[in-house]
Amino acid sequence: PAETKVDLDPNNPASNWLHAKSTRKKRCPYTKHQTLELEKEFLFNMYLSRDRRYEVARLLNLTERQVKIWFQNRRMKMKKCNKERPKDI
Amino acid sequence: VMILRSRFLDARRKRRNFSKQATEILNEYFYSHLSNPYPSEEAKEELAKKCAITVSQVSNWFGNKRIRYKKNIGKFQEEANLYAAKTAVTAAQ
DNA sequence: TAGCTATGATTTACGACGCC
DNA sequence: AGGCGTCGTAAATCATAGCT
Repeated sequence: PAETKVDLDPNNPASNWLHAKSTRKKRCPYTKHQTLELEKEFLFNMYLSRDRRYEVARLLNLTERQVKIWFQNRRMKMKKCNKERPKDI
Repeated sequence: VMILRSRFLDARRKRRNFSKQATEILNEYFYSHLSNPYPSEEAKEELAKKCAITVSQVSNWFGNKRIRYKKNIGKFQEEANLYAAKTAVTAAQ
């Protein structure tokens, strides 16, 4: 959990629980092309080298940070899928 | 194999709303922990078992509930009162 | 049954913390 | 210190179930 500013709920005392920082970038869905290329790269290798990350970011017009985080999220997704489907088909 | 695969994938794709009892259980937990509605991993497992859903589904439910509650507290006021009253009665036994 | 909205799931983006 | 790892989550968005 993160810790942030005071809530702007004037009338409800019940929710003191926190929020994203105001500096957080708004979520911006990637295009079909971007997602497809990222998936292809992930299929090739689940972990990206520094050089490869730079290339992928350049090719897809994403930042290196976005690519890094996409791979982190993708690995978590894979882990979740594997856990919920122990029996392989 | 392909048939099993597609059947399995279809089953995942076809979302079903949770049962009334499951929603009841989740809401009871949520409103009785309104000051900190973040169940531990153990609590999630217990809720999952009681609701006959997965732990991931419990996590999804709380994630959605927290954000939707926060976004419009007024809309949930009636529901909040309902569960507050219910747990008060339970506690009074 | 056509819309509409509620609801469950998935997708970006971080904060917290860990290990080199 | 600094960078990349996981884990849990916020918030937006997607998909569609299920009312009216």
